Amino acid sequence: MSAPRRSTAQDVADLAGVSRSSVSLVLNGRGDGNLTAAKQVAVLEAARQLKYRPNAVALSLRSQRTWTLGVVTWRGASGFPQEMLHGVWETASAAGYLMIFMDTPDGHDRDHRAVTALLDRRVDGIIVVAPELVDYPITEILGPVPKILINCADPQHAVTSIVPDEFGGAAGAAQILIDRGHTKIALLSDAPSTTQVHDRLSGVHHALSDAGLSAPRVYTADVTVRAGYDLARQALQADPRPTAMVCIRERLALGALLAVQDLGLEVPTDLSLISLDDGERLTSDLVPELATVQRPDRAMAEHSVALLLHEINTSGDQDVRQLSFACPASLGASVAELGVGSSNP
Amino acid sequence: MSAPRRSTAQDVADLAGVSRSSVSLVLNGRGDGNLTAAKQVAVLEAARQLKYRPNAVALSLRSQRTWTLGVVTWRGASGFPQEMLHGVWETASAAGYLMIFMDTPDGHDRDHRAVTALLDRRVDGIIVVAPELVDYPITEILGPVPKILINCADPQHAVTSIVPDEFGGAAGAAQILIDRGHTKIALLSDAPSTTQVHDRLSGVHHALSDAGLSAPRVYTADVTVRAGYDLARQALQADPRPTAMVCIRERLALGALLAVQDLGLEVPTDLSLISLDDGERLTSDLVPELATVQRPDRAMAEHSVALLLHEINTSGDQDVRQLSFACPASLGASVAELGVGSSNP
DNA sequence: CTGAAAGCGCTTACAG
DNA sequence: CTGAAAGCGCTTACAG
Repeated sequence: MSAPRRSTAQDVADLAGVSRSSVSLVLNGRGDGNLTAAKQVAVLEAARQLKYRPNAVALSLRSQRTWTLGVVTWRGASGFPQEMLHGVWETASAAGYLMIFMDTPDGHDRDHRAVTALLDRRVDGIIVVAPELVDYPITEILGPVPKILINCADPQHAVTSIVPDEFGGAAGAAQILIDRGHTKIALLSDAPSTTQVHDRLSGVHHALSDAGLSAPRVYTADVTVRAGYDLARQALQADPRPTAMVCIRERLALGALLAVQDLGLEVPTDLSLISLDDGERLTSDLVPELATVQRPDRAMAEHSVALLLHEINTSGDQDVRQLSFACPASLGASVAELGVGSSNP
Repeated sequence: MSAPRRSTAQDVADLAGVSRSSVSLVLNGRGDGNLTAAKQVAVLEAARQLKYRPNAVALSLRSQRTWTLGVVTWRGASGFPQEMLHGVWETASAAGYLMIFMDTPDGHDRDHRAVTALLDRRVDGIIVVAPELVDYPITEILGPVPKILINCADPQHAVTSIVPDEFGGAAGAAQILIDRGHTKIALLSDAPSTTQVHDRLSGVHHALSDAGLSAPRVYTADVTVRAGYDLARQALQADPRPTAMVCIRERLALGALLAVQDLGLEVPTDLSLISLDDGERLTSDLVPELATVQRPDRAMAEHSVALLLHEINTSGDQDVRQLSFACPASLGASVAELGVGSSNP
């Protein structure tokens, strides 16, 4: 079981009766013009026979390139940013890059050590993938290597970042309800300790205020289904009862749905419900399917990797910029025109 | 922005006025007895000043050890196996290992290429982390390197694997219902195309049969909340109506809960509901909190890494074995004694 | 106590 | 057309 020594270029050379350099030449497609056809065949055959594969570690040392990207991420209230990670992996992988994955629970020291380890390995680039939109103010520790931030932003604008337009998305969610005549709109949220929650709340407030409506009643708790359930019950027993609700988080929306049903009410007849997206693929899977403003995780991931690889390959100074991606709404069956089809006509 | 050349041991040596070897000695704690105190201080100071960090690529080439583990995983119906990946990362990281992450959507070719890439990088070990229990019959491609499988098993028993006792867990779930007097038990499942589903179904069947009960009615569809909803409605309209239900998947359980409420019924009064665990942290978060048989993801992850590291460090022949971890039940509020507290007394 | 050499596994100029 | 040498950045025997 202990690894038998893997064969090296020298082994291939010995078997083929040529020098190490010739092996390298042939295997890298530079045989023609340098070696006779017969020797080329011999090298190929020897390599095949020995199952020779170049040692990527040695290659990296020589080429000063590891073809490896460091991915710094962590679990938020909704777990890992799965769709982004998947998108990053697919895009980078298609370009021939491997990924070293650093799971860094919050804490600057932890981050710092993670990045140091990545730099020690001489990764070609670093990509920070945040599960929820936050400030990432420690970019100075990211070191002298191409880098990009997904779903987080450097307040000092020292590094390029790709972020979702949480504000616009949330405003869009509210607008959908406003357009359907709703004026009594409740808002379920978790504590506004992140940029994500802050922007989402602001977006809703802004849309309502723009429409001349008064500020919504905001209910706040943890990001759990239980919390959503409790908050929604509370909201639905307020006077006047809201006719619509924006949930800042998927799990809160699920809790709200359960609460509505528990109270003998129905979505959307008695309450229009729209949720923002945390990447859990949850709300769009419910019954009824909930209207959701989606975070474009996949698109952000692909674009980020493309930018990062470009920076790596040009190794020129890069313009630092912040790209904001729109969050489109998908309507589902959970919003209704106010008064239309109401159970109490 | 383009990386300024990172300083090397030679730079430190030059600055400190010693040789490269001395730098290595001092920085690796072998200064005493080899260098004068003054020179040692000079080396340390020079290293600090140049922010010197040894190049891990060069280190790997020399030591024939990369301190890197390859993690092969993919997304199942419930996404990535988040808890297992987190556990693997924490355990390996604490031991000083980095992780190269390979996201391999099904397909042997894809797997094969992923493993080849890992082997080219000379990872010290490979760990396969499956999102749902499956056979992993392609261990021959795993190559001559220490390896271990989590949540999947090699039918040829050529490699050690850590698996949850899905059969026992499912039987336990059924037993909880049986113990409470239930005899009309419905079973919601997805298609038994994986070992996971197969074992879970068998476990339930076995427990019922052991208790002298007839086989449960099995309802099958995709792993979506919608499917769970539809199946549960169907099940609840059967005659005789089941008094209890085992859901093979978390999302099916959520769908079932929504269906129960939609029909104006209640859990657990009208239906006792228990779910098996997919690692989504979903069912335990619902209202009411669903009884769940939990998969010990964290424990499996920690144990696997410990075994793998041991194999790496001893590099001796390892006994191939299959370790099965029990799946404990957490009761929640969704199961009730039959007839007790029934809404139709 | 200290420095020069060898070698990990490659590739790329460079002599012959 | 072919092989020997240099060098990527380290560490560890080995001479002095």
